[in-house]
Amino acid sequence: MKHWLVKTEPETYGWADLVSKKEDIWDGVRNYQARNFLKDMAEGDLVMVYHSGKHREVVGLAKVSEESFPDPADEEGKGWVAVRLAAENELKRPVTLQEIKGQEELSEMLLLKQSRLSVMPLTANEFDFILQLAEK
DNA sequence: GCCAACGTTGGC
DNA sequence: GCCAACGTTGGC
Repeated sequence: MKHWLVKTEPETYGWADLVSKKEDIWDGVRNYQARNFLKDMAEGDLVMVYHSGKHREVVGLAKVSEESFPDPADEEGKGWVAVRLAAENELKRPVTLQEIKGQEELSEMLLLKQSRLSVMPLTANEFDFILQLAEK
């Protein structure tokens, strides 16, 4: 199983929106690198949901409920894809960007290295480490 | 509000 | 194919 992190602006579409719908399409990704990661997602993979903007923190866990399919909003047929995510659970407490930056174990995260990437893989270690932080 | 990083567009 | 101009994202 692979592990992922997706970014979203909560003012536009946030963790709360996914929770209220329980399951929803994750679309609108218009970056090739991010698209390739979306295509790599498999049903059952776990996905951390991160809020960008004012509050920069990992807030919840979701699960891939449907592998990549053509993004319905891709009217020009450029090959953009979407996946479907199901809300799993909210972290006991959010793990902030600042906190992530302070951890040696998380220093290689793409979140830190490529600030504009909106879909990225995490190693199992990174994923577990963040979950541990949320327990503290 | 500013700026860095990065992607895209368009002229040549 | 190169590069300048411009737009967007996202952290601070």
